[in-house]
Formats: sequence, C-alpha cells, structure tokens
Amino acid sequence: MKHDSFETKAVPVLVPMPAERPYTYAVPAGMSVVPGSIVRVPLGPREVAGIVWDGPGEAVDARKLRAISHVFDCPPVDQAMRRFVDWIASYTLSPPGMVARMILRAPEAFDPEPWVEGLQRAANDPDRMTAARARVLEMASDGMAWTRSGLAHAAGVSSTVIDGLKAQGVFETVMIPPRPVVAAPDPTYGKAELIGDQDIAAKELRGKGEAGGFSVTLLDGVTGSGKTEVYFEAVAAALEKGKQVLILLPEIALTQAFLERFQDRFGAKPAEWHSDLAPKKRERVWRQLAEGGVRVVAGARSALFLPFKELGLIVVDEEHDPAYKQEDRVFYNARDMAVVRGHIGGFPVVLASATPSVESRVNASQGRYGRAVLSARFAEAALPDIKSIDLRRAPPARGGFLSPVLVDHMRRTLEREEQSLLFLNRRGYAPLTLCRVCGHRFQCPSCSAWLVEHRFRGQLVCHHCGHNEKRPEACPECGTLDHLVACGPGVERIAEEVVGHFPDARTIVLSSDMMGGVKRLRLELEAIAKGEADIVIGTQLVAKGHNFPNMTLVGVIDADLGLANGDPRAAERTFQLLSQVTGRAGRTGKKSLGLLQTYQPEHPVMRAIVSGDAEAFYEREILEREKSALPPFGRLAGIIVSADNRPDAESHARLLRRAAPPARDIHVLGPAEAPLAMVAGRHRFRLLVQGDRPADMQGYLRAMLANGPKIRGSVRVQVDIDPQSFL
DNA sequence: AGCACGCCGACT
DNA sequence: GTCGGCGTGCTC
Repeated sequence: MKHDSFETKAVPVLVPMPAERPYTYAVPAGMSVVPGSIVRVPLGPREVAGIVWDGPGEAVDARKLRAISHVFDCPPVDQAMRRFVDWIASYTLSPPGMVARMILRAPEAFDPEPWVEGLQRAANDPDRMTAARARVLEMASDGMAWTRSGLAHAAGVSSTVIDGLKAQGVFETVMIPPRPVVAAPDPTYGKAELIGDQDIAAKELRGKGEAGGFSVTLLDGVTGSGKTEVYFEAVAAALEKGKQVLILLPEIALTQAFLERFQDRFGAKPAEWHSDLAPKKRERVWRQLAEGGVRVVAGARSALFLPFKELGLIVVDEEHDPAYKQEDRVFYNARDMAVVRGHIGGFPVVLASATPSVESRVNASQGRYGRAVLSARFAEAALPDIKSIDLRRAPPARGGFLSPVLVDHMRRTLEREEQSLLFLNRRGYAPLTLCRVCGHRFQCPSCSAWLVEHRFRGQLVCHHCGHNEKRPEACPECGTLDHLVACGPGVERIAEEVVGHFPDARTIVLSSDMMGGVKRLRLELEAIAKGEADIVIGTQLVAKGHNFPNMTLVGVIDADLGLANGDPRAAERTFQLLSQVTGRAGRTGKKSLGLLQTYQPEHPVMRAIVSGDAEAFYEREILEREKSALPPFGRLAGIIVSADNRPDAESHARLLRRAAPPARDIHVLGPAEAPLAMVAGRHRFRLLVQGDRPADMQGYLRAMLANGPKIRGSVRVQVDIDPQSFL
C-alpha cells in the first residue's frame, strides 16, 4: 500500500474574510491545484470559496491543517490578478482576503455553464404532415440545433407539436453549448467620422493601443465634444489586437444611452456589470469573460475584479466621479486601481472627463499621464453662454426662490417653445421644518440630521439613514396646531413656485426618490428628450450624461449650495457639478444660456464657470490652496485617514497630538482626500487610522498613549506607502 | 465576514 | 428560572 499522504502538499489559500495572510490547506492525494485555482475549503463550521495563492504554504500545526474539498472547473485567477489583489491589499491596508472576496462574488460561475438540450433534424419524416408541422420543419431545415421552446416560438406553434415530432424520431436530442451572453463587437462596424481635435486624440489613443505597454492618457473634453467616440477608437484598437476591454462608468444602471451608442459603433452591446444585474446573467458574464467569449464589459467599479482572460484596455469614463470610490470594507478608488491594473497588465488606460479631477490634472501636468484635449464642441453644438445672477441685486419675490431674471428667461424660452432645466441638488420640499411658536426643529432620532419634508408623500424623511415619519399637524414640543413652517427650498417646492408662474407649462420633477424607480425615471428622461415637457426641475441625476436636444436654458437655483460644508473638495465638486449641469444646455446648435443664482458672484467657482477657464481655476484655486494648506513632507508626521467618518478621525487626531511628540502635526482627511493630498503635495502616508475593530488598535495605541483616555475604533500603522510607487 | 461563546438585564 | 442583547475571539 502506498502512503502518498506522507507527501501531501500544503498550499496557501486566500479565503474571503479579513485574514492578514493566506491560510494553509492540504492538497489531498490525486488532486492538483495551481496558483490561482478557485477551490472550496472548509473554514470554521462552513465551506467557502477561496483562491490558491503563490508560494509554499507556511507551516501550520498539523491538527489545524484541513484539506481542500474541491477544485472548481474554472480558469485559474491569473498572475496579474493575484498581484493586483496583493497590491490593493497593501495600498489600502486591507486584509488580502477581503480583496480576494471581491473576485469571488459570482459563486455560481465557478462551475461551467451546463450545456442545454437542443433538437436537431434527424433522418425520419413525420407520419402525417400538418400546417404546424410544416412550419416547424421549415424552420429547422437549416440543420442547426434549436431549443425546444425556441423552435416552437420561431415556428409559431405549441411545444406539443415539437414533442410529437420528437417522439417520431423527426428530431433528435443534441447538447448545445450555452448561448453567448452578448454578441461579439465588430471594431470596423460603425466607424464615426472624427474631425480636428477628435481625430488627433483618437490617433494618439490608437497609437498607444497599437504600441502596447502601459500608459495612462487623460482624455479631457468638454461636454458634447465627442469624447466617447474618441475613446471608442482606443476600444477598437484593443479589439483588433484580440484583447478584452473594460469600460468603467460611474452609474451603469442609468446609462442605457451609453449601451446604445456602443452598439451603434460596434454593432453589438457590451456585457454589463453592476450590482443590479440579475444573478443568472451575472454568472454568465463572469464565466464567459473568464473563458474569453465576452470581449467588452461596461461596468461599475466592481468590474475591476472580473476575471478577464486577456484584458488589454481600461477606459474610466467620468473619471472625476465620486461614485468610483468604494467606502466600505476595502476602501479604494476604482479610477486609481484601474491605473494600477493597467500597469500590472502592461496595457493602456484612458481616463475621460469633461472636468478632470485635481489628481489626474496634476498627474498629467507632471508628465506621469499623457493628455489629449478636445476643446470644441462637436459639429454645430455650441457651448452655452453662462452668466451669474446676483441674488442680492435681483432677489426672488418674498417666499419664493426664483429670481425675476431667471423667471423672465424661462418665459422667453417657453415662448420659443424650447425647454428649461432648473437644477437644485436637494430632494423633497424643504430641508428643515420648524415650529414658529416654540422654535422646535424636526430632527432624525437616530442620526440627528434635520428631517426633510416630502410634501407630496406627506412625510418627514432623514436623507442620511432613510428614517421617515408622518408630517404632524401640531408641534410635538409645544402642541400648537398649524404653526409648522418649511424653511428653504427642495425641488418639490421649486416646482410649486414654477407652476405658480407658468400654470400652463408642462412641468416635471426628477429626483432619485421619484415613485416608480429607475424604470420610470428612464421613461421620463426619454419623454423629456422627445420634448414632452417644457420645464424640468431636477436634482443631481439630471446632470449625468442625458441629452435633451431642445434644452436651451439651464437655471441653477442655488449655485452656492455645497460650497460651505467644510468638505476640502467643495470648490472642485461644485465646479464639476455646475459644469456638468450647464453642459446640458446648448447641444442643439441653438443659442443657449446657463444662469447661476448666487449670493457670491465673485466666488472663484462662479467666475470659473462663467468664464469657462477651468485651467486657471484649478491652477490657482485648487492646487495652490492645497499646497499651502498642507505642510511639506518633512514636517508631516502623519496623515490620518478615517475609514469611518471625520468626527472619529478628529477625535483620534486630538488624542494622538496630545499623546506623542512624533504625531503632533497630524492632519485629518477623509479617505477620499488623502490621495489628493499626496498627489498635490507629494506626501506619503505615514500613519493611517481606521475606525473599526478595537482589537487591532491596541498595540499601537498602548505605545502612543501612556495614559490617555480610551479611543473607540482601531488604529493601524503603515509607514511610507508611496501612492505613486507603481508609476 | 460569519459564527460561537459568554456574560448581564427583562420577561414568556 | 429562561430568552436575548452585543462584546470578544476564532477560523488553516
């Protein structure tokens, strides 16, 4: 008898939980695994999917060692992807297991898709011929295999007809491979005519694709300049080289229009990947991507962790969009991770935006990224003329929020039978409700934010946690009836005012809490594009990518909103949002206008929007400020990045400053801002604090705080991670 | 992440 | 007397 078990191998396996390193598992005799194999392993009381990692498994107590129970029949996770996981884990200070978990989120796809039963014409002829049978035979005369229901449907007969023919041996059963989830894109299909800047940019991107190797290009083009058509050329180049392509989009669920544009160019839709995807479809996309059947994926940030077989290009559209940041579990920005993935895989990355982020601008200006600029709008689409309305000089009527100047322009737009868009980034009727008698303010019981009145629903709603309650008639504090007063505007309230001014206009409100969900929203957007509304009042979601050909006026109700909330990126964010919103106007060739209602028309953001000079704005207002606000590296003892929230980090920082001299000069930044600081000031992480597991923080804190008060949350220390070390 | 264990408060 | 809250610890 042989004793192979003495030779039993042990391999490291990353399991989908917050382990700092792979666990070691035994490979049973007769089983073979390679690094990257997706396996099922016992873990505590359950079984989980894990990934065989590189290197020999570290020695582990024989009593603890357990065996891999199954190897999935699935292409192994390739080396580039494994390095990517390790890189992200070390960069984000996350346990590698948690990063691996993001790859393992299509559990059903690890087994091959089953072949389906199909029917194919066999030798026998039917005993009697009927009209229905004739139609079926006609359909099946091509000799191809059909599914039972597919054939019945195509021939317009009931499936019992098929069953009858099968029983007579007219059809035989054959197994057919699973249907591709999307058709193959054709890079030569609908090639667009590119002119001027577009042509130059497209050639540059194509050149980088054809040359191969890692590169990053910032494609910077105003709304309507044909950015998408330009980067489609890079996609075509990658497809021609036989590579797969990933296009990242910030909010894929609402980007139906994008899929259609892609289809117009490539003759087929890309595969979609986002959290709302039906589970069955999810599995099929995952599997066919791993096997190389799917060539292009358009997806949300999680698509970075798909098992591409031969990825050769990543495009990050709207690269500045905050939706690319994941802010739970593993904290990462998909835009930056896309660059890392490109570096590891040795292929080009394209970052596209009309309003590039500070980080990307700096990276481009310092030569780390290439830059292609599309300065003009495509064809006859002119940029809108943008002006600010000084609310101190032209204030709204009492109780209203629309300046007479804006109302006047709306009237003229209506008379020309064109559309107006009013933008206010605030859902509901009023952001605050108070009692005129006792001053009581309605507050959320669980998070203490103001409750927002939603008059249409008759509710008070917390926009932080979703808590909602019925709007009472009387003040809960003093009991006085009918003295509750709504303070400030939300979109519902603006709609009320608009209807007061223009009772005959077709007015519609668009916000994310609209009844009927995403489907209804999509329909409404189409209806508006077809001209079925005169005045649209909308929140942030109208700023994203939709085209309204007859929209010639955009009014921003409160351009100052968001400038005073303490966010270090407030000015940049506001600039981006206002650029995008005003960019909704003027894609028609008609003269169009953007109006900003503001109390501070001299604010740099307003001036930048009005003048259209983004470069100067970024150079003077963002970068210079950023550099002067942060101390140079030599003086910087630490940057604290709070994984949870800012107050948490602030309290940590106070304690650390008090506790230990090396940590005196500590700056608190949200997880989103740390990369910004590092890029702008060329800083390095010295210290990272995460509010999370008390157990993790003790070692460090004990050293730092001889006798300080207790800190809630965890502290982990990481020295000298250079965010640009991959470049 | 999940799950078990364990220790204190309010109840069928 | 139990049920159940979540704090703590463990998983190869």
